[in-house]
Amino acid sequence: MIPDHFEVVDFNKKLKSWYLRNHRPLLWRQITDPYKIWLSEIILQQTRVAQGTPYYEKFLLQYPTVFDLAAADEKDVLRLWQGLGYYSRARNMHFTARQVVNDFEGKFPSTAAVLSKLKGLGTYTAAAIASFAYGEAVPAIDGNVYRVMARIFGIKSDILSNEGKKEFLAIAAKLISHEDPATYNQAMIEFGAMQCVPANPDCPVCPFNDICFAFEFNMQKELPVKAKKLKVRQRFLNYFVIEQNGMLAMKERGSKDIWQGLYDFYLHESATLSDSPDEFLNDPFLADLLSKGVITDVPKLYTHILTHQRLNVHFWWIEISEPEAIDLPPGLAFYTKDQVEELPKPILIDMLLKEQAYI
DNA sequence: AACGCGGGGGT
DNA sequence: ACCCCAGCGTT
Repeated sequence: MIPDHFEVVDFNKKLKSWYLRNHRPLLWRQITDPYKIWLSEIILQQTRVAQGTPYYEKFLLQYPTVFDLAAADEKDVLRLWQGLGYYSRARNMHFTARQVVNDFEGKFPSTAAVLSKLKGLGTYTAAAIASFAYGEAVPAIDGNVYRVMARIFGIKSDILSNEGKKEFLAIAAKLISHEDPATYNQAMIEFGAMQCVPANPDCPVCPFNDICFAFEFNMQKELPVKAKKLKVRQRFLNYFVIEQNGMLAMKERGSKDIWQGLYDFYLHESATLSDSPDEFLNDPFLADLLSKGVITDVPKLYTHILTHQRLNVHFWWIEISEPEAIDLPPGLAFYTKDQVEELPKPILIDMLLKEQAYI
């Protein structure tokens, strides 16, 4: 809990003063348009400012209003999102744009309670939009804020557990400025991002080092407390890039796996590393394919690291001469070079195509 | 409550 | 090579 001697008013004064002197001039900061705030918040979920900023600008240029985004094809939204990861964010964002247009006449709801019912908007993002765009006094607690609070107040609850979240929320509710909740939230987030950083924070210059629990007991490294991460799954992907008449055979990835809605090639996943396509001759389509085509690329092993999976990937590029007829399995279809360029693809696939000088 | 979901930067 | 970041939806 908040210590007896803690002065909320004084804390807010210092925090705001720090913010006004130190905050970065981010593009979406001086803005109150809920559409732009929503866009920036969805992009910045699990994403660093440097990585997200170009995407924010691209999206605003392509879709200046929620009506433009709602009218777009999902494929085009995913393509613009390409490289940003966690693609369900893009799909949910597109879904929500349509809902805002259809159910709310294009105006975002003005309270966190209603906002949090929209797809892709959880507790944090709903609070962020409600306070930044409408001035609602709800604490927006992201990872930065958890870190700041855990250290200053010495909160040792797991920030990822429901119990821990409740404890942080209760304290944050007492901390938030009711005069200027938007600046309070912005300042807490920015303070965590710039001053109370995860590794090696510069505590001697911190305006709160006189009241900070972690500084007093040298526990910056131990706080915040979070649950252990899951272990990484090894996967072995064997991709067959089928080229005929300059076109490539691609398919849309389905649900319940990575990269949903993005496009890749014919995939044969194996339990162990394979270095020859001959190992897959029990796959009828591949047996037929390999008998008809010429492998034009020397396989090289790619390692693509996701948070939760380690992908060991082989590509085999197979060129099928024009008169040869190929019966593609369901879902797979040939796309021209221009179409391939326009399809949303995982960054690994995009990189492979660029390396092979195809696009 | 537990798990799945990308990609990039720092050391 | 291995460390870190971490909000939301689904089950």
